[in-house]
This record gives sequence, C-alpha cells and structure tokens, in this order.
Amino acid sequence: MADGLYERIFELAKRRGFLYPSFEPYGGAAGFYDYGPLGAQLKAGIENLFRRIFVVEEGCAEISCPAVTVEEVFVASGHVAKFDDPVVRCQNCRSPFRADHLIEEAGYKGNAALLKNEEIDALAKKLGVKCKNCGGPFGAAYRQNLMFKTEIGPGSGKVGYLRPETAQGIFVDYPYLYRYFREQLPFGVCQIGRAYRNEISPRQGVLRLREFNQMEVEVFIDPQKLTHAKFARVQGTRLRFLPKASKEIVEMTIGDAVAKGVVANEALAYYLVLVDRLLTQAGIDPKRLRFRQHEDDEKAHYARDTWDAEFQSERFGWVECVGIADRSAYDLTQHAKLSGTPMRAVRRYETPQKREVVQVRSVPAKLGPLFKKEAGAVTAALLALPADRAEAAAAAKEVEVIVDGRKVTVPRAAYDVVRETVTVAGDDYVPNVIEPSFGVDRILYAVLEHSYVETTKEGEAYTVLRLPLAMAPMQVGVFPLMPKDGLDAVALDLLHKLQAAGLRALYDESGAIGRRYARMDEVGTPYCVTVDYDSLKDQSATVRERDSTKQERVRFTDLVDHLRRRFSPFRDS
RNA sequence: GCGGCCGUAAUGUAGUGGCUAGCAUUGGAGCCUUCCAAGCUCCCAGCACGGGUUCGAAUCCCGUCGGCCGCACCA
Repeated sequence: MADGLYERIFELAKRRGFLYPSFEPYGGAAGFYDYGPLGAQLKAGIENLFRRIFVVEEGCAEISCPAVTVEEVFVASGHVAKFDDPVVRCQNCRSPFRADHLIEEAGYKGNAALLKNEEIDALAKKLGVKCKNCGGPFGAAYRQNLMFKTEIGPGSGKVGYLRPETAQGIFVDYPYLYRYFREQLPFGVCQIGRAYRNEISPRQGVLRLREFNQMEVEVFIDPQKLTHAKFARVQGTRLRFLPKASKEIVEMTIGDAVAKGVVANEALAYYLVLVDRLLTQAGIDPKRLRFRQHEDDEKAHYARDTWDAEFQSERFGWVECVGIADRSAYDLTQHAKLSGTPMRAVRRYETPQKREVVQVRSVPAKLGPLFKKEAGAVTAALLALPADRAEAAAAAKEVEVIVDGRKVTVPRAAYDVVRETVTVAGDDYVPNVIEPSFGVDRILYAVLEHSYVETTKEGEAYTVLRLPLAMAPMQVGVFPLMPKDGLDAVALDLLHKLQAAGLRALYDESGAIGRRYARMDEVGTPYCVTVDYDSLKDQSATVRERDSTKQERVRFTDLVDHLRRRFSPFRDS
C-alpha cells in the first residue's frame, strides 16, 4: 500500500474509476485529467448542488458561452496583458526570471510588466541586472503567455483564446441579461464550464490543471446598496475567518463579521455563507474549511476585496477552492470602453425629476452643405457640449467643437440653442460585481479527501468513502445473497424497479456478500439491498446502510419509496 | 522552466546484462458459501515512449513524456 494519504486516495480514485490521467497510452500530458465513470457522476453531483443553491434558491440565470473567445474580450479584461509575463533567461545557467520583477527590484518605479520587451532589455542593461543564481548575463526578454492561443477560421484568421475564466462571457452578455432581468438589479448570472490556463508547471494532480472546470456567479449590484434582502436569515451562520494581516483563524457569526468590519458589506458576506453551504453540503469538513482574506498586495488589480474559501488537505495544506471577489465595476467599465456598447443600469428616483436642459442642435439644412461627410460627427459634438458652453453659444457668432481631434468652427446660422424641460427617471451607473468563483476540480478532490475514512475490520484495513447522499455516484447496490435458487432473478427485478424510479443502482452477484459491501463502501454507495432466502417468503429485503452498517428489513412494495426519499430531492434535477 | 529522485499488469511490488519478467491484491469464469474483503481451480493483464551501446537491455547511456520533492511562477 502506498505511503501517504494522498497516494492512497489517488490510487483509489484511479482504480475505482474516479480519475484517470489523460492520454495515458500516448504518454500522458501534465495538467490534464479524465473523469472516469464515478468521477463524472461526482462532478455532476457538485454541479447539481451548485444549481440547486444558485439557480433554484437564489434565482440566478445560468448561461453557457463559448470557450473559444475573440481576442478583444481579453484585451478589455486585461488578460492579454496580465497573462503575458515578460521573462528573461540567464545565458550562463539558463535560469528564468520574471523580467519585470528584476527591473522593479533594481529600482524601476512603476509597473514594469507593461513595458515592451525592448524597453525591458534597455532597462536591464542600464540598471545592471545580473542573474541571481550565478551572476551571468541575460538574453533578450520574451513573453510567457499563459493563455492558449488559437485561430478562428482558416488561414490567417482572427486571433482567439481559450477562456482563462468563464466570467468574461457573462460580462460581455450583460446588456442582454440586464434586459432579461427587466432592468432590475441586483441579479445574478452563473456559468458552469471549462476554462484553460497554459500553466508553466502543473503539479498536485487535479489541483492545478491546464483545462479545468469552473462554476462562476456574477452578481450585478448597485454599489450604493451593498446589502442583501436575505441577509437577516443567514446572519447567525458561524464561519471561520482568517482576515488579512492576521495569523489566527477566528470563528464568529457572519452578522458579527459585518458589524465588526471584518467583511466589508452584507452583500459580500451573504455569498460567503452560500459558498460555505455549498462546500459543506458537498462533503467538505467544516473544521477543515476557512475563509481567508487576500492581503492588499495579493489582490487582483480589479478587485476591491477578495476572500478565498480554503480547505485543509493532509498533503497540500490550505488549498483555495473558491474565490469570492468584489470585482467592483472594473470589467463592465472595460468592456463598455473597448466595445463601445454601454454596460449600465439605471438607479431610478422615487419620482421622476424634471430638469432643465440646454442643448446645441444642428440646423441640418445649413450644416450639411458646410461639413458634408463630417456633418454627423459635428452634430454629435454640438450635442455633447456642456450646459455653460451651450448658453454661451446662444449669444455668440460661432462655436468651436473638437471633431476627430481637430478644432472645427460652426457658424451661428448652422445651429440652434434649445432650452427644454425633460423628465429624468434616474441616474445611470455601472453595476458592481460580486463574484463567487468555484474550482470544481479542487472541490471534488476536497470532497474525496474529507470523505475518505480508513478503519479496520476484523483486523484488516478497511476503506469507506463517507460521501454525502447527494454526492454518491452510485446510490444503491443490489445483491442476491446467493446467485441461485431464484434470488438472482428477484434481485434483478428490484434493480430494474429502482432504476426505473430514477436511482443509480448497480447489480453485483460476484464473490461473498462481505466483499460486495466492501466494494460499495469504497466508492461511497450509501445503501445496499440484499435479497435472501426469507425474501422469497416474506417479500422483503435487507437494506444495509454504509456508515453504520446497520440493516433494516424493507418490504418490496416499500423499497423504492424507502430509498428514494433518503436521497436529496434535487439530486438529478 | 531549472536541479534532485523516480517510471515493471487496474493497484502495490520483486527483478544489477542472459530461460516463457516473479509475487500479492483487484478483476473475470467456475466450484463452494444462508449477510460484512472465507476457501479452492483456472484465466485476463505489465517493463512509459524513441534512439543508442551490446551477441543479448526491464537492467547501462542519450532524448522525449509523465510522477514526486525543492526553486521559480501562480486563482
């Protein structure tokens, strides 16, 4: 048997069909794993739990966007710049270094990552940067791209990237979603899907993958109303916090955490509670779960505040599996700016307000012949003039506007100054975003590790996967005590009834009965039904429970209901 | 990406240049067996990949891929 707990869990996962290294016959590739028959079901269980909480209970809208994404999206999001780290290598010992870090350490003020390669080379020379290992000279800087790049369309098609997070698809669809929710904030939109990062060095099994699974929620909210309608219901929930700059985990209610300023606001706090609920219902041990706040220098540039949900792993220590970020208005602002599509919401007044507006309007009959093709742009520039300049223009002989960076003089005859009273319903604003972002693969590993229990039975090592009912890949094992005397036929009939009732059930008649229980325990199957000789007389069977190994006699006619109501009603919804 | 260690069946392993690569568990077929990995018989299944050295390579050398650890990087 393998030495470490991690090795034993992984061995089980591989042997029993949870996880396989991808492409094994061809030698494999780091950072890719297949989900086997049981792993795929476990993953589905986690995803269904997410849907139950966020889509059903919270009313979030689930959407699904392409993984292949046009370049512009990630230019706007900052990923093209962010995932392109400049690297230099020592020409002597080949050690690679982050060039921007070297230059900033050597005294450069500013964000060196934004510099061009040539500028980095020049600065490295000027600042006398040498290899930290051996003191050797560096070669030319190059970019280490962490996004998978591809081409859209044949030949010299459009540049595309495989998305490094599913979030951007939601942001880009914001205008549609705003209308879908009938222009009422707050609303949440979520997406379950694959994301891709060409990691330099994937390690730690399924914890750091090049292709991985995310479940992300983007909650769009008015930054002036960072409260939550249902916060009162959850304020007594106790969570374990590790606030920034502190060394110790403190446990307190989420209500106290907000009152004491540990968590910035109710809205963010509410989602910490939902994350906690999902993780613990999935089977992560609450005692090995904490919420850690990012240090100020650790936060992404768009984030105002970030909390990570971390589980404790025997092998890897505290591992992040969910990030709950306050992304502020960053993403929508960027997409509005780069795409030209407004990404706004309206904060309505209680009663619409009347406002006096002064506008400069073109007189098309005069302005058209004067400016010809530019007339449209000039008209827009006139309209955009602020109130004071519009007032001044009324009495002047002409007015100057900037069109395409040039000054243009418009004679008085070509415009009118119009004063009118308009009714305004509210102010435009860019919504803020609170983002709980779940790493499915990491959660799945955490669930495996925290469910994995080793005991002894009759002096022999014995393994049980104590998965929550809602997570169990296989729900019921059905066995004849002996595969003969008609017991097998009865058991098969029960199997088919359970399957028809929507339960994932497995028939097994091989080996001794204890061996079959052991097989089911090892993959976390909560119940086993055994048909024995009495069954033929009394039309009932034994239902054996995984964790207690207790047995109960249940009549055939009650069996389906007996088992079905034990499984969470939402398991396959 | 760098350095160290490593790669034999689904899993855990034995095998230091020479027979059909051994063992255990698992899995399969069967016998037996009236509720927690019993026993017996038989069977399936392996030297990561590619080169090289050699009469001969699982074994030695090189490369690739993969794993673990450290460094670096990083949600």
